[in-house]
Amino acid sequence: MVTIKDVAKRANVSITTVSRVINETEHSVSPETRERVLRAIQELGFYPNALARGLHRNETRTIGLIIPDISNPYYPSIVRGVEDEAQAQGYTIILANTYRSKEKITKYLNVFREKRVDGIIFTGGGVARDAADENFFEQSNIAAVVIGKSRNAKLPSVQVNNVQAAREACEYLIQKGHKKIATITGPGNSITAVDRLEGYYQALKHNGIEIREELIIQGNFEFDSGYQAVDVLLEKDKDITAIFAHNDMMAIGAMKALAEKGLRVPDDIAIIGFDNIPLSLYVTPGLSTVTVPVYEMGRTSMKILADLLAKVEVSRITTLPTKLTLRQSC
Amino acid sequence: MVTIKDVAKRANVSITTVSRVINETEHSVSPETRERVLRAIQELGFYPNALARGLHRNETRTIGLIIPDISNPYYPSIVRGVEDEAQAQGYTIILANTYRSKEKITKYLNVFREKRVDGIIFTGGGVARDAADENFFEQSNIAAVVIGKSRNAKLPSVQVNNVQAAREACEYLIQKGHKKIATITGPGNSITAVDRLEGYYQALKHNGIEIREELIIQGNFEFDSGYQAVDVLLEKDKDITAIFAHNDMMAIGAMKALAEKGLRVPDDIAIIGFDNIPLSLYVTPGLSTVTVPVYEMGRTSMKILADLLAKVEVSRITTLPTKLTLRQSC
DNA sequence: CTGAAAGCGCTTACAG
DNA sequence: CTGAAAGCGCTTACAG
Repeated sequence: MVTIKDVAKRANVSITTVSRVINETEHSVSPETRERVLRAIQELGFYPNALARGLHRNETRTIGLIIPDISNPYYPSIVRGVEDEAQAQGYTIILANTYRSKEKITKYLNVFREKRVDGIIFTGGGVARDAADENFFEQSNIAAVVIGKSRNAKLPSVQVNNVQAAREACEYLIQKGHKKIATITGPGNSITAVDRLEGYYQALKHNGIEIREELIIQGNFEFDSGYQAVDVLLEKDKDITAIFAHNDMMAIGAMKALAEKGLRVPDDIAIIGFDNIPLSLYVTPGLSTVTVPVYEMGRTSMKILADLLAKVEVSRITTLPTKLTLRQSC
Repeated sequence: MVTIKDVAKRANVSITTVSRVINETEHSVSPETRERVLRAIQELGFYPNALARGLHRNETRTIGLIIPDISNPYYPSIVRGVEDEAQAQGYTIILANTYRSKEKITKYLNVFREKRVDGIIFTGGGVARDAADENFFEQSNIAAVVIGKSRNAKLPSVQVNNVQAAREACEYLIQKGHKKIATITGPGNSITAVDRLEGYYQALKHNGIEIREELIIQGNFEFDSGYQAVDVLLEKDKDITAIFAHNDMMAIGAMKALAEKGLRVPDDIAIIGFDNIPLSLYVTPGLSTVTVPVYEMGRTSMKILADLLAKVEVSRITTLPTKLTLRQSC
């Protein structure tokens, strides 16, 4: 590996001078000297050692990104958003899949400390809470932002209004004439699911539709739970005409179950999902859904983190708009 | 940030001794001393600075992972495989999305050099070639492995036998009685697509079926190209009974087009895809396809990279088995 | 405009 | 078993 010393020797200057030209400091360097140094760098193929630099500057220009599972279709776009913005701002990201395991989270958090990442972006409010339990942030002096609702009031977060968006989705169904609307929820411990259910409640109440608990089926955000929910629902009431699923995966699971039973979407039963994962576009019929701007959420969270690191003031909560995306399923 | 000095002071030993206990070197340290040091570490919340360590050891335990686009459903599982194995071996991964842009690739490669990653894993043979053009690997002394066919003969690669797998897929179709089999290919400059087409040729030839060029439609691995290919195909020959798509995305695009035309899969036209992306399971009817063990490819590539770094001998080419996964589309 | 020297936080021969 | 010291490759006051 060629070092700053090699460059200095070749250009016949001190390493101080070389450092000045590679860092483009305001400290002036004569044009000829700069030229010589630049040439030496070129000829030797010198790439400054970021470890040495980081050690001194006390920054690594690296951020840690914690997600539950990259193979869940909700996350790739977030990662892409974070990474695009990171690259634009000269940061690099370390990816951590935690599978929601507390043990893995702790392990990664420690690695992040040792590698001295400048900041961390979390997806999944629960994760941030776990970390905060140990006073991780105060102690480590690492900046952080959360994507989604945060249970740690101190961390800035980027989120979406799930209550309102769910309400709009259900009101769309109502407006189309549906009265018997079932819903397939997320797991009970998910803040997101709780909010989406609240939106469902509000829409029905506001439109004078009685809420029937038996039409609320608990799912877990996975395909299978949507698939299975259909059986349960049809047993309870053969006449439901619409389903609001708390995410697209379950909506698509439900669609598959309906197709297998010979029921047509949307003619027999209309369906609306939530998230707008890529999948929802490819399925037949195309799934109507609530678009969550995941890419922008990723991008924005990185922007906020960069601001935080640059000591720019940031807002505690950033709410991004959702949008109803209508396709053929309702 | 607490440093090794703070720990040494608190435990009343030299930093040399602290270093010895955190590194668990064979150099012996008395039990009492070790105990004292460990306690000091605990109490102070000391996390050794990986930058300082890396600077000295000349290794970062970090590897760079270059992929075209994490939002392409083919890649998340690869990333997951790489990351799982990396974590198991104490490595951390920096993720780089290149969107196949030569400029971005170069930029990232330079960042990787500055950050002194120990190794790089590439997906996309073309990428590795570009990098190799500049003698990147010799010059930088960074180890690398390629997922997929590599055009750089020096780099170890993890791949799959696309010719044989495509042939098996087509032979399955033939065995089911199909004679008029169309194929939707990948882009002409993709080695993968060329191989899969070769498999198609071999299957037909070997079974005495005439190859009709008009039944070979060029796609680009994207959903839309599969969707559009159906129009073209039906115009050329209304009587085709099966389609072999070079990847699942195009197969699913074709399925959507067929559904919209009122043609039933598999009764009117059977379809088989390639890759077995998660999507293929969720679509109705379920897509029959060739399973490419992407997770294992990711995992294996990381394993090989770790071996390379540990100076263990590795094989130049590792071929992982594919498998026909039959669902309802054929 | 240029450079010598201290220091960032570690590891590792070397000495005892 | 323990420690003083050199060194990894940079940056940054400080001096001239």
